[in-house]
Amino acid sequence: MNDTEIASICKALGDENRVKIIKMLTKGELCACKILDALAITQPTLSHHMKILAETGLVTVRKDGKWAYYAVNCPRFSAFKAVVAEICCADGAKSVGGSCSCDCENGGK
Amino acid sequence: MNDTEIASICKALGDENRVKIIKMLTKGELCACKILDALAITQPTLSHHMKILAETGLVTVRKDGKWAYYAVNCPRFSAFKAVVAEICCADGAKSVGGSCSCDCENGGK
DNA sequence: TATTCATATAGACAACTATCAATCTATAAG
DNA sequence: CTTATAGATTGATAGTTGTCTATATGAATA
Repeated sequence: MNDTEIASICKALGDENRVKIIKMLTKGELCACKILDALAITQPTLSHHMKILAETGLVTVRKDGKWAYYAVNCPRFSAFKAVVAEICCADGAKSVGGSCSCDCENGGK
Repeated sequence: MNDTEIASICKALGDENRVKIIKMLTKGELCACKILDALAITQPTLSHHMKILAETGLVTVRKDGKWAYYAVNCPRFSAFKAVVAEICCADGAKSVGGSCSCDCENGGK
């Protein structure tokens, strides 16, 4: 995954409503109407957000008659998680107050 | 970490140059001038990006004379990594083609 | 076929963002 | 004290984004 792709995914997650949506989908596939019920936005705005999430590959869409079911696209999201997991301070001692208790220097990367 | 905070962090990472910066810092603390050398942007633009990264708490600044040294703020970033790690498809079978091999349903969360 | 319902698209608008040139601040060097 | 250097701030601008209302599409139903 290149830097442009990483930035695109982060940008897609850089909106509070989209964060809420992804979190909801973590509990399982959901119909667009259910997502809409949980957010204080209009239907077209939700459609806009789902399009962004789908275009970046973070969610999948399954159409069933009139309904659209969305789910987290696990392979894609896992790849993103792997990238994020590699980011590290490289040296805990250099962080604020030297109080970092991470294990970055011990294989965190 | 609430949804607004998560979105802010993602937004901060939602720019290709800032992704590059964070990746560079993963190798260790760096002087602003070194970061500037590695990117095709002007000094004021870098300053702008570093401010965003610092304000969201993703990086720390250490001033030494004329120089400013930046580093990944590990505690903060670790908290973000933990949030991202919790996001999951909840059911691999429902993902595209049912070919998801994640272990979300087995404690991924 | 006509109607209803779920979702998508189009268009508009205000707010925000990445970028740059110009300038300021503060530290170091002469 | 003067000059040079690293970085921050200011102000401007073009492009992007989140949101809405209005409308279109497409599937189920009467």
